[in-house]
Amino acid sequence: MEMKKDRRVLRTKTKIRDTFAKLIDQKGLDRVTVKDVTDHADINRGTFYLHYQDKYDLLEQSEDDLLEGIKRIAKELDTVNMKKWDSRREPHPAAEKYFSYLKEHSVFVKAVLGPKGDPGFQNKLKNLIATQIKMRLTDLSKEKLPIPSDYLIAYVVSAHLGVVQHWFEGGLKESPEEMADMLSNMNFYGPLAAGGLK
Amino acid sequence: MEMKKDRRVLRTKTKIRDTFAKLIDQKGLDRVTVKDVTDHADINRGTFYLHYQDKYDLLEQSEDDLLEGIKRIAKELDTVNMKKWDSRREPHPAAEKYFSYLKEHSVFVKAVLGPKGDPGFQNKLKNLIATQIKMRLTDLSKEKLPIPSDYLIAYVVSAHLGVVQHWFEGGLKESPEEMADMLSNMNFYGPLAAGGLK
DNA sequence: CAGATTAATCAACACCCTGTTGATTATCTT
DNA sequence: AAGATAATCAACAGGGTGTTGATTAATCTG
Repeated sequence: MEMKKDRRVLRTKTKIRDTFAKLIDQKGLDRVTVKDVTDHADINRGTFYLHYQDKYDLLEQSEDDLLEGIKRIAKELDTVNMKKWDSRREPHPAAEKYFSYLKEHSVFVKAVLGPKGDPGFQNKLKNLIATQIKMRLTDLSKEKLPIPSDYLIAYVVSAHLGVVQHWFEGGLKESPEEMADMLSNMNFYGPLAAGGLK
Repeated sequence: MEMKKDRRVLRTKTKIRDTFAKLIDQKGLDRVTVKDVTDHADINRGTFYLHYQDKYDLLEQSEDDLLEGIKRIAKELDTVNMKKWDSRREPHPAAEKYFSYLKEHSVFVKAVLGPKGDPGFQNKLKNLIATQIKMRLTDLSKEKLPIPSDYLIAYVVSAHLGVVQHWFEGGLKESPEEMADMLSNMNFYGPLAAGGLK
């Protein structure tokens, strides 16, 4: 479908996006201007508008590309071994790939998930995670639960996001495997029990 | 110490802050300009600069005032009945007051914690919550834990924040008591067990 | 209440960033 | 090598910023 033949556009677009990510991390999203990006990327400002409408268009395209990558991982491993995996007790086999993927795109992810980033992206990511969780807990809405299911999901999903954010803040010291295990344990046994405090 | 005698400054400052909160909710923080605020608040733009340096100064002062209120509640009930309360098994007595306080300031809180708000405020609030939790789990750093304590805290604190955000997104349908119970249960028993899914 | 004080208004200023245009140059594709 | 297309450059009006000095209006104090 999409053929990005010309190497020139590819070069400038990646230069723009990389610079953008760095600047968000440095100055914070709202303080980054188009002029900033083009200056630091050593590109004419007019060229920017050949590819993006404005700063927010650039942000959205960057975010959506990243999310597409995550969805790809999710689908890839959803279809394969859903039957083998006994659900909930051990980390989902996709989890490690997921953390690895985030690490690959660490500059941008760190920037937008950080305190000077984009809260809208946090939301998009949470929605994606929520969708994945709901797929595994279909019985959830039918039973009478002591706690509303939407709050359960909000709890787990936000906790998940927080762990990811903490991972990035700390400089990605833990391996993707460790992260997947940690998260799975806290979700299943509860944070206090998993931490040995109960 | 601080005497805010003149009624004029009080009026304009509250007009500015109220308008600011509404505009953040409507347009998103980065799209709100000083001109926006003063226009909607029916105030001369020059007057704005008599009280705040710029948009970010206004944001910070608004946030810090709110956080001070939360700290006040925390301290108030920390000192009083720490000995009576058996810790961790039932909601902290301050929790309900805390949720009530957030509800009182719902316009601003909803705005800054929403997807078009300020991720920096999320951080500030998380740090405050983390401090409170650490006070109750002093033994935490000494033991050998199966999961690093900072990740435990990141998990619980982010889950907490997510529940609050979900409460606001849903229009504050649940009462502060319900919220306090819900949160306490999910933290202690783990989200899955508390939800009846284990 | 009257006078002094201080806040709010208003107009004007230079400055910076935006988004667009038309013409020119450089680069890539075939 | 020729044609196509991307990048550059200069210029533009428009809009927001932060500051200034002068004027008007509201509040506080005695």
